[in-house]
Amino acid sequence: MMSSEKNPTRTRILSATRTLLETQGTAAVRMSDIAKAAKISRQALYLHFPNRAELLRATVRWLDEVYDIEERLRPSRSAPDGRTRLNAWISVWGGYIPQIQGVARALQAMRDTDAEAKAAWDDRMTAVRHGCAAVVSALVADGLLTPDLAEDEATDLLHALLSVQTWEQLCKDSAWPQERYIAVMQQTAERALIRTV
Amino acid sequence: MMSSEKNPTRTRILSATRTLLETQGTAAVRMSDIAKAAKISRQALYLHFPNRAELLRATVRWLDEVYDIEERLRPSRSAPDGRTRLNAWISVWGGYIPQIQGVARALQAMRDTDAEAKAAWDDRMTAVRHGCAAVVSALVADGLLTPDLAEDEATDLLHALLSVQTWEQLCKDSAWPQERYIAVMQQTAERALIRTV
DNA sequence: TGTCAACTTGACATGGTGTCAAGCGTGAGT
DNA sequence: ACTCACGCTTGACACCATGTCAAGTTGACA
Repeated sequence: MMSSEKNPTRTRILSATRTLLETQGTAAVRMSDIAKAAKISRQALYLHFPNRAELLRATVRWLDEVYDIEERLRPSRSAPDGRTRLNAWISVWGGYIPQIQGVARALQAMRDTDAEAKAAWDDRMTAVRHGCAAVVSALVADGLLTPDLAEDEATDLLHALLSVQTWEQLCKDSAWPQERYIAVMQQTAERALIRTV
Repeated sequence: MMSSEKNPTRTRILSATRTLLETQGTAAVRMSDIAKAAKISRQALYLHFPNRAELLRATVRWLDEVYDIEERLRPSRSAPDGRTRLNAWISVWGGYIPQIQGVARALQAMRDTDAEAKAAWDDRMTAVRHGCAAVVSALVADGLLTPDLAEDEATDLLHALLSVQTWEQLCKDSAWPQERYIAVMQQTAERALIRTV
């Protein structure tokens, strides 16, 4: 928000990037396309961002700001018990995925070619993994974690379940409605992680 | 096998492609790299395959032949009941993923840029989805499918659970041993799909 | 009037894919 | 022994996206 006022062109670039990635299919979005959409010359892009990877990286960070992800996470963090926290976390993060999906996919597509893109992606993913770890740790505190999984394993599994890939496969390829995705994921995660009494 | 005798250079190319994709990181594998590894000129590659996408596509098909995926699927198909079949399917397909992972990833990385690569990838994936559908249908026949999921949804979910992505995330990024992956996936799938009595 | 920042135009290096043309060696058929 | 076709090689080139460089333009502010 702050930055939107301060630097209109930069914001226009970020917004254009996001929109293009959302609508087009990722790698089809060239620097020149972004420039055109932001109504500046291709070269001017490089006055704001040193390269494509950094632009994508900045776009994700900007989305975090715009959607105030920290604020949205509050209900999850203040949940009274492990099970509620798990469901809240899935609901929040799962609801956020559609917003970042386009950029996430672009970043992911570049991770093989571009070391910086890989770093940016790994950054984001460890943040999500921390969220998963916190949830699992809450389950452990309540004695709810299934004895079949170590705490680390449970975190990995939840993280994998909630990956952008999985969301894409279900909600884009298989056309699941967003609410159904959330509901099924909550159920699946509960069954996978929570001990049967 | 047949083809290996018949056309040694072609096989050398396919094998080199596979090895490179397995060891290097996908897009780092250029046509010239493959040519060098196969000990022919870059141009000679184009005498065998019209383009990179088709080469990758052929490599997957070739791996199916070499590892005789059909034969391996037999135990799954002849399983006596739905639950056994589910576990056998996860065990077979899950065990096959490491063999094709390198090529799968390369194909996936190209799906945005290259329509043919996308087609090749979708091809493979619908094949897997058929496998998942057959398993789910066996569960339905035995009355074992959870009432919380429609048959289609259960298929989608199983397919997502068994995606190459998920395997990569758990076995590569998180360094799970292959056996652990299989065991946890079997358990997770059972809990997600099979009704609780 | 001067100057600074943001942006523009145009040219260019780099590196990968895919194409084209010409040549070369070897084995099979005659 | 001749040649003909096949599989491969060498070398040049077009194309296209990224990223760089240099020289202008414009407008606001002092």
